[in-house]
Amino acid sequence: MPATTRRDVFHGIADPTRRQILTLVAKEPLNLNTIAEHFEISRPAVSQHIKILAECDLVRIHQHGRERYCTPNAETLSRIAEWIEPFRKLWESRFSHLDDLLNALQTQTKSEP
Amino acid sequence: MPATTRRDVFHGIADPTRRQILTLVAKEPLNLNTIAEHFEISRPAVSQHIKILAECDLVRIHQHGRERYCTPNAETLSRIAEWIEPFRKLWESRFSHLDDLLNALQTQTKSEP
DNA sequence: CATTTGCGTAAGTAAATACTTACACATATA
DNA sequence: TATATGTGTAAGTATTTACTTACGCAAATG
Repeated sequence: MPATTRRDVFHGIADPTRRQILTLVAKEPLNLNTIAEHFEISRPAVSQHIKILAECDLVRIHQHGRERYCTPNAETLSRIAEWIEPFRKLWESRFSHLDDLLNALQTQTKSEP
Repeated sequence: MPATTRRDVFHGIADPTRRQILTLVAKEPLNLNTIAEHFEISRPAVSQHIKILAECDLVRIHQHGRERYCTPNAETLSRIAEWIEPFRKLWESRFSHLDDLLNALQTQTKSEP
């Protein structure tokens, strides 16, 4: 799976199960089977979700013997926060600092995520 | 459109075209046909995207004669930012809590026969 | 009035998604 | 060594997605 197959982070967090996995491993890194125990769906299904999260670089996998521990990569989530930031400013200061907002959005358009 | 049909906001921003629509109308509210002119895809396709955005409450539609203007609802995007916030904090404190966990894990691996 | 404009919606489709079960395989453990 | 454990992956499937074209209708315009 080369870098060209890297998935969209927004797609990564689109699934509710994947978001639950992220919050789960944020509290404590867990191996894949332990993660799967938290869900109703099958173990391979969870494994496939984690694979997608890893391809988005939303989690990192650390091998430990035959176990593979999953930890969140909060840096990637921070990039999503950056995309949202101008909208948050739009909401916070709807009637002021309009120029700053427009500049931020202008930049965002050119480097479309 | 009753509350029962409300869609997941994370699904709303999962599509790149929908994200472009959001940044577009954030700069200036536009009617639907004008929005569609910014994209290669057909007018009904854009219309369907905007319908989804409206169902997520990511945009609001204001009727003005026969035209329908689309404006972003930044409040909903702020809620996404709130979900991300704990991860952002995790990223900020990566040199304390998380690294300790990973180091402990690494040491454990190497020290075991 | 007749025509244009702005938009919704239906029907069809190819591709993607999210699952499932079955199996393979390496690493631990008895 | 034999078995249990942790995990990847393949194959199959039902559902969802993101589009398309075609059509209809109400508001504006001539």
